[in-house]
Amino acid sequence: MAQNEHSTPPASAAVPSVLEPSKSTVPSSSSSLSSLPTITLPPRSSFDTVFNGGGSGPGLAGLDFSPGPMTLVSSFFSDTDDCRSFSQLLAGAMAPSADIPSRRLPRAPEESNSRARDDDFRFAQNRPPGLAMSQPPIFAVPPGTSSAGLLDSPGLFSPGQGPFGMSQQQALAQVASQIAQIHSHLRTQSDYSSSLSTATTTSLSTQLRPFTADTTAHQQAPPSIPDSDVAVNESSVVSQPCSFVVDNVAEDGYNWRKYGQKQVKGSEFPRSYYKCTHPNCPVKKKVERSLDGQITEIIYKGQHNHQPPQNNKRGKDTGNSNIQGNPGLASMAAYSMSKKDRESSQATPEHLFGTSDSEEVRDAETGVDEKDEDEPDPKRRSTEFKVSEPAISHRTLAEPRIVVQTTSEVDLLDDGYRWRKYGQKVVKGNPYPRSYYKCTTPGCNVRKHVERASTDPKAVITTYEGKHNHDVPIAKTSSHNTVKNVASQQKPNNAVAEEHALTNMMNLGNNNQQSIAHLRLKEEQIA
DNA sequence: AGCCTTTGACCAGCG
DNA sequence: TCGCTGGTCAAAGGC
Repeated sequence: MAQNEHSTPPASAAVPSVLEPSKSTVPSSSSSLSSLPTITLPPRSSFDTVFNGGGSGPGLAGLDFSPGPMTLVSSFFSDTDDCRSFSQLLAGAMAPSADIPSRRLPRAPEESNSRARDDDFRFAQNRPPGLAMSQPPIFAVPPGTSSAGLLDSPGLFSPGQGPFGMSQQQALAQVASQIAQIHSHLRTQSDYSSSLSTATTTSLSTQLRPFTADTTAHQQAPPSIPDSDVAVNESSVVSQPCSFVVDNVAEDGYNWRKYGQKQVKGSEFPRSYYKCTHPNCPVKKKVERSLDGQITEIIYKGQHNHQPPQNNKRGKDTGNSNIQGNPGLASMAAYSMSKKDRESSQATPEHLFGTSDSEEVRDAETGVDEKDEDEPDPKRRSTEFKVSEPAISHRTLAEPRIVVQTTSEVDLLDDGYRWRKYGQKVVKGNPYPRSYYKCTTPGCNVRKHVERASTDPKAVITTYEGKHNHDVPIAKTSSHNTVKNVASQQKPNNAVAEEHALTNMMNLGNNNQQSIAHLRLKEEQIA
């Protein structure tokens, strides 16, 4: 792809050193939960979007999303001034806000180990009330998969081992390993067949590489799985506030030719249009990149009708200027990908977890073409909602936050801000669609998605991503939700982090009803 | 020479 | 029909 696409400015070239609190991943899928593996990881911005289906992360009711391993990496090495180890992330997701280190610098392994144990300890000691240790582990093991198998691996969750005592890279490798194992498990999932976007595959296959390789060194190698063996919903949305990932996303194994660029309304960044250079390959992608070179969004359209070029010379120069700035990452990225690797990489987490969150797919699936209650944007609807092909979207959201709330009202939009509905999706197992909204204020990237519990339509979960960079445009006082929402968005990071953590934990069980119950509990706690 | 990016112009959909 | 908008084309230039 574009040379420019890879010539990341120095600012972003360096591997981000921080992790913003990530919104939780809310793997959910009522019915599909039983068949789809889910990984739930800590706080957002990184993690959450990763699993979350990105900007429009799923709620509790059944979204199958899937993070790319490298997306995970990105999350770990996220972009702000907040750098945490994987263990910290995990701990952060578990520990109450007071114990969540807000800003940390990378630690030496020894220190990390020590601190990690600390975090682990805190997790045990300070887990949110009401959350019993019987809660499923952060990594929800797919049915049929031996949880012991996962947990026995060099310690994802074992005190003194795993992320809590591992280096960041090791921890990441472990994550990849888990994914690989889950992936392996998926091969046996019968209902896991089908229409997976190759684009989806490829975009994350690149991300998976380092992990796959590293993982195999530690554990079992992920089996090579043909596209048909694993499937996901047609798309996914993955947020990645990390230029490291960003560049890897850009270098997704295929060659791209930029054929246009536009400043689109509602986006503060220009959008570039790329076509796969392979003859007759219909795949296109749209990339939005911020001024500092970071990709804020990538949307794939179509399916590659070919394998990724084996000798992608572009891969060399495109490769990861960001990674070069970090020996560790560089080594991770140094793994070459054999054909087999590439093929197996098709079983990216996208496949594994079956995300489905792109706006295109969302609409395609629902067949709904609803107008925005607040500010219709016909064009976007026409351009993004009429796509029937798979797509992936990667988004980076600044200062992402998640606010979980429940309400007995249907007035989901009454939070004072103006929202444009850009998608809706009906999730398997949940008769009620979940809706996706984006703040209509120019330059404001805040999104929220609203989901109703399949078991109780009055139970609504509103998840916010990002932070409004403007005042509330509409003074509404009618709903307690408004107050709650605004208040929640103004909460200090710790509180948000706590919510992240709680949300993560709440979703561990992959049980919508249970999750809702937890949400309510959280609401009380917040109140 | 080939492939790429850049960028202004053009096209199509929608209200 | 007009204006707005997103998507695409294609000429020019660079590597």
